[in-house]
Amino acid sequence: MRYDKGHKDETRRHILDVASTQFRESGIAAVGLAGIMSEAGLTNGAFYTHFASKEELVREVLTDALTRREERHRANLESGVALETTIRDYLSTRHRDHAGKGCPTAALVAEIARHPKATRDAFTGKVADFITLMTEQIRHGSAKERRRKSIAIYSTMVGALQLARAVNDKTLSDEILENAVEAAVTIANAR
Amino acid sequence: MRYDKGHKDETRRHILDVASTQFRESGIAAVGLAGIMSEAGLTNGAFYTHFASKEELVREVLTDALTRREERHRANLESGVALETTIRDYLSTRHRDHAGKGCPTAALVAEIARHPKATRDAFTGKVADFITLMTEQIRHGSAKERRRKSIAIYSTMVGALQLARAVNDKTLSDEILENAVEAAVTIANAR
DNA sequence: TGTACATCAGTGAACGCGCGTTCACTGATGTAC
DNA sequence: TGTACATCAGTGAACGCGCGTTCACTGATGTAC
Repeated sequence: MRYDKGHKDETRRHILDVASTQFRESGIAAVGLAGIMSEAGLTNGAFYTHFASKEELVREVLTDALTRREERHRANLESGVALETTIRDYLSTRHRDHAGKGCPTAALVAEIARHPKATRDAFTGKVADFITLMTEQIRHGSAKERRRKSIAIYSTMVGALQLARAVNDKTLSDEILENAVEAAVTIANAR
Repeated sequence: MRYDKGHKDETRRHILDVASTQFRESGIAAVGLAGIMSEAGLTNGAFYTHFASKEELVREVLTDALTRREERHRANLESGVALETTIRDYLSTRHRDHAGKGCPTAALVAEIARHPKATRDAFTGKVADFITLMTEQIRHGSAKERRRKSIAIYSTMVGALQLARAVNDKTLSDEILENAVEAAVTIANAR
């Protein structure tokens, strides 16, 4: 068969989405291309008409997923959503229990640290953007102080979400989320 | 040859140490048993005279590495080392640049979240211990407030160390560490 | 209008490779008689 | 004292398997003449 105009772009987009979810759920190393392609409804070989290698897919998935989160965050900022709301959404049981659709940083940061330069470069740019964006959402303090708060809040969110996911005890997991929310919100609102 | 009494225990200990370093450096999924055994100076097959499976090794490595860190932490507490010193050591460039000998939580937390129950159980117990230990090092506030601070500091340390490792820009990486230190120390000392 | 060829997203079998795991074997020493 | 057997940490080749990647091929449509 011959395909519609734009069909290839749609397929590529679909592979990206499937891979993005699987990577965040299971980790990059644990996910195989065959599993991604079969869930995308395609066969093995078609992968290489869209991507040059698994590593290129990883880079594109990261850039894409982080860009989407950044855009959402920017939209929140522009429509006046408080940083407190962002923190509460991030450190929610819902986010903890749905890693596949959640923050790529929390799911993959340790693995990214071990990937090639090009992949880490893409990630680094997005982290810098996030910190800058969050700095703009902080109301009190000098520019330097606001940036410090932004970094502290971001670190707390990423660390707490991962701990809450790894811990095998619902009470402790919930407690980690709740206490991290309070600490992060306190930093966000401190004068 | 016949081996000395205690020889087998030493060998087992050696395999654990090699695996522990490799896991923290490269991640659990990315490390193979053949690589561990050859670096330990043994051949493939000897692995199964010491461990029943890779997963059992993972569990033992985690328990062992976390217990060692816990003991060090407890010794610091008993000899009156301030929490501030622990925070500064944890969020140091030295710790960032030597993951193989560093905190297993920061290196492996996301991967642990995807491992079987027995492995997660072992991890959960240690996290609970850590939080309790750190709570004892905090001077001001009610028991509840001190526990909240402990969780916030722990989350910040784990998140910031991982971000500092993943980011591919020395300036940003150093900045993350420095700002996270200041935020964590502020929480530790807050009244 | 009909025919020959080009295009190209996708197929599916095969490649070499390293994985975790198994197992028959080794060989130095200890023990029994 | 000498001999036969037991012990056991470790060897090293082999197992099946799934990995990332390659490639000859398909088949529906577009284009050229």
